[in-house]
Amino acid sequence: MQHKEEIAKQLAKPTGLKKEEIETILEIPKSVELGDYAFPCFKLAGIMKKSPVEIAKNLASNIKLKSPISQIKAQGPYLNIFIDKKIFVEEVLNINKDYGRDNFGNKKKIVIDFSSPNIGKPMHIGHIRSTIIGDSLMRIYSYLGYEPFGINYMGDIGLHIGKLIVAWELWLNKDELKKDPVKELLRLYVKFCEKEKSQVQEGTDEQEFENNEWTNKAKEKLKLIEMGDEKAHKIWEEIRKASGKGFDRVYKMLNVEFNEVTGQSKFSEAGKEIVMNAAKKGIAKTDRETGAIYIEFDKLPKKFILRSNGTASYITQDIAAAVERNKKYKFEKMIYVTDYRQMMHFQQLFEIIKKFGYDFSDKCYHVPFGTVNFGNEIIASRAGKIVLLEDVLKKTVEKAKEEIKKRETKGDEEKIGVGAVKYIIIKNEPQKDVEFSWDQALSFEGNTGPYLQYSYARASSIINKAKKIARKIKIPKNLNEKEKELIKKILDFPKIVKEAAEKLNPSLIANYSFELSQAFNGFYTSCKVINPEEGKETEVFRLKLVDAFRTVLKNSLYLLGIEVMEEM
RNA sequence: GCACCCGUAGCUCAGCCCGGAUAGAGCACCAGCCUUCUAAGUUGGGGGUCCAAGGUUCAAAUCCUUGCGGGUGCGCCA
Repeated sequence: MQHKEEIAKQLAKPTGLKKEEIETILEIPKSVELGDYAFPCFKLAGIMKKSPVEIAKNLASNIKLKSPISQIKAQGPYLNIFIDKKIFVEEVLNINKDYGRDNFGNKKKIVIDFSSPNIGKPMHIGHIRSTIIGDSLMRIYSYLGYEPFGINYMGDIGLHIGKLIVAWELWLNKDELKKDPVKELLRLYVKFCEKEKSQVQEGTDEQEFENNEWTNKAKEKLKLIEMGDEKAHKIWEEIRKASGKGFDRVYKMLNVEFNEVTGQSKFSEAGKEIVMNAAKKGIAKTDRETGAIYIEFDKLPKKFILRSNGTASYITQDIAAAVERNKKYKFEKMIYVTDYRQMMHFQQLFEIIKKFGYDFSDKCYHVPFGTVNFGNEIIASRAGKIVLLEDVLKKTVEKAKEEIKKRETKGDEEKIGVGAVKYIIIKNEPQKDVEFSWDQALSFEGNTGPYLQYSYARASSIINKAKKIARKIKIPKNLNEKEKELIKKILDFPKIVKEAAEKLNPSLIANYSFELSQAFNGFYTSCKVINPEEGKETEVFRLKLVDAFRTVLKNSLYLLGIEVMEEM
């Protein structure tokens, strides 16, 4: 806000401090009654050798009021400053549907790698965080004038594929596959893991899967794929298709889209080439005994980047994928949204890119997020102990349907149910673990998605009743506390969006949305909008205020991927 | 062992980056508010050694150090 600078300028003389210094000292009081800005006088107390209370008093009586300042009050050691309400009100009156949008991104490209599930396995509740956070970042960057590219980089190769091929050949039920490909694939995977586990000898903890008949079978299949075996490739393709169907259903429900859907396997060859080149140049080292290629770092543990049998591993592919994206998109930033267990992997990846002589490594970011815990249930796809994301969504949608019926209201059960799940996930600070439970998911009261949507619907209901909003609106003589609080919250929006982008943290927008809705509901209960006692002019103004609120809440929820409705 | 993250009300979380006014919400609990724009709402109440101990400061949940508790990583897995 420019007000801050202006206030600092005006305070410079009477306080004898520099403008810049005052700007850092100025703070925003906890409640609107205390003013719009506050200047704590402790620092001056040290300099002037007087009590801060006294200094505040003196300053309050000595400073001449000049726009934008309309009032100055001393309160204890604080100098509380009030800004001419006209300035706030005018800003609110000017709010239109693009409020908060900006084009300072200047169409610069941002690559966001998110969701990225493993094919063959179903998406469980743990996968949702990458998907939701990534999707929100896409929206935020686009809103600020960047050009984001969302990439779904699927785990389409690895030992789990080998396992599935073995299981597919032995136990596939084609009818079940048609009916529900996700469940059938899960059944196959679980059955394989049971067989595998039955071979494990007790007490051989670390090597439990070495020389395991079943694990070896899976490894063989994996090798067949690498060698281009036709039959293995055909099954691989089938698995890809079947699990793709399941993913598509989930993405459709979540209303998440990507610019590019690709897989790790596509980057194996290019990755090997890059690594071999680096080895030739001596940047990467070769293990003399085995022939495996690795990289050493100053502060990180060494990393193998090519197996001794010459096959690519995860990081081999990641290197090639990063290089290709840089070439293709010339990005300003590339963001990986994965859980924090991969933190070191990405540190190593970025270092390797730098060591290999590419100049984009400092444009790479990793957004690490914590795990999603589901009550006491342990999520392990091996054992089939899994809470399917699709089931969670279906269940919340079902609950929404019941609620609508119970209340005899309208509303879109899909938007409510899906919004509820998204909100639980995104309202948390990414790096913290999320506690997810049925109780929480199915609760639609308090700090929840439906509460936000409900606030929007209430506001919409007023607007729809009023039919039209006047163009010319007089600035009211007085504002009550609830109106002021709502106005100030509304005006915070652009700042919050930018902060969320800067910190790669959509939860800031989620928390803001909640506070904004609280401010509205407080206003709603104490201020009548249509036919208020205060008269027609108040009605006209409040209608516009309500309209501004719903515009901003809609935009704010849009950035989280949560949809609103006019009635619920 | 080394590294990273977390620790705030019974539970789930904001606040910490950038130190300031009585530490805030939601859930749960108790007591109110629907003949007035949607009660998925709202008003009030109880409930806190901000993990602990030191340090810096006029001022610490916030910054620094150490310790404790919990999670995670340190594979030729992905």
